[in-house]
Amino acid sequence: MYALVDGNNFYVSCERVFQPALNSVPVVVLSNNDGCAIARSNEAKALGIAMGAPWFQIKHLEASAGLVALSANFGLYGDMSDRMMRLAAALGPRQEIYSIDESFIDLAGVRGDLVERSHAIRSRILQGTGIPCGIGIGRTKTLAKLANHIAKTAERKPGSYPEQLAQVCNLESLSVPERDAVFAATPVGEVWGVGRQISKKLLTGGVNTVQDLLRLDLATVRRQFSVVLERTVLELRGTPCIELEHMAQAKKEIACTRSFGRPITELHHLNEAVTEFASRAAEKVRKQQGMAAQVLVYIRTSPFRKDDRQYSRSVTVPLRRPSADTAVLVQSALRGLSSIFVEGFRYAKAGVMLLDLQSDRVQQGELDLENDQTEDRSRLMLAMDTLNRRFGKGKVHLASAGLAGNQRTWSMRQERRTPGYTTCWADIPIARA
DNA sequence: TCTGGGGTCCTAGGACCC
DNA sequence: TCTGGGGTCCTAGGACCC
Repeated sequence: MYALVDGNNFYVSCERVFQPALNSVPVVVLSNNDGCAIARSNEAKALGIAMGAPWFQIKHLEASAGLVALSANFGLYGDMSDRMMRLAAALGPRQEIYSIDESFIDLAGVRGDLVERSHAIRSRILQGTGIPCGIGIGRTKTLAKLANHIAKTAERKPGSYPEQLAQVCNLESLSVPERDAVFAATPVGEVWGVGRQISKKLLTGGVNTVQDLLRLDLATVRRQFSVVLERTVLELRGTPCIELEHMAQAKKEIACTRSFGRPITELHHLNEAVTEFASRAAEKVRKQQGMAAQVLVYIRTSPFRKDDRQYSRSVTVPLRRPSADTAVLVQSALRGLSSIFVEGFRYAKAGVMLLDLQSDRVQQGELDLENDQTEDRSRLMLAMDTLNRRFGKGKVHLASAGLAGNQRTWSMRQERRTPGYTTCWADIPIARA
């Protein structure tokens, strides 16, 4: 048995903790560059704002419907997430942190009434962090996800499901007819693993609800779709195919990509951006004690600007040997960039990815033919990471990264950023009696 | 004027091998 | 007219997730 604990409208809820005036007001949190809505309060959803809606298309709701939009404050959300996860972990013996606002809990061996216990944990999270969450319980991770969806929908849209399923939904505690009714009332697209494309194909074949999907023949599913969907169907029937990942796995690739605040035409600006992205990625790979054997760099124009001539290229640069050294990774990325850069385009986005990652503890032995300084270099990187952690991101960087943040022409827009309430001493709220 | 960022897994097809 | 069979490895692209 698994539970899925998931924060409601997570980013919006984080902001509301520190700005209670936002409660019961339609609120969205915008992606980097203030580009599109990546979190919506229930009131914002009720206004018909879709996930990922471009800000410039919904901006008019500010004046007409009192919509409040905030720039994403990921530092705050990460910290709130840690607090929520620690409280959620008390629900069972093992926890898998699946995303910033979701964790699976293995309920094996947990005694007593699971629904009651879940409500208690839910209250503790609400009290301790201010974040409301939903809890779904099922025999497999897919069923727990589905139960979570039902718990949240039952709360948000009264009448959609039986009232007692709101906030906490345990599918195992339902009778067979009750469960069938719930499955028949749930669109197939809500299932974990069924996205837009598969959903479309299923609907064409007359498979509309979870109940329909569950009854499909396994071999047919495999033939017409894939083993992935076959597993999903099995999971819906109660056969576990996806295990809980208790230990966080090392990443297999690490990316740092950004859209620019305005189009870039000049190579030296791209050089700055790519230096910055490769440096960030290098930090991340060192943090997981890894090294990369290949560096991928890409640049592209904006596909949304139909009138612009389009260009999109990427190149993978193999390293002579795996490295986590900022200078090595930046140099490779810049070399790649110069090989794909073409003059005359309005570039909207660039990115660096580190591929073929491996542990830095397994080093390929090698004859020291070129005055090996690996030891010194990794001490230098350690010093750089320590300084940047202590004094702020990017305080120590390579010269090719260019000017300090706010002087760059390509920096992303973030016009509605809230303070670092829990992560920055200067921003800590003051309580008054 | 303005459309995010960071991941994973699977599959198909090509290169290459015997 | 007819042109093997079976395997591995790699890559690109597509689908999904949040």
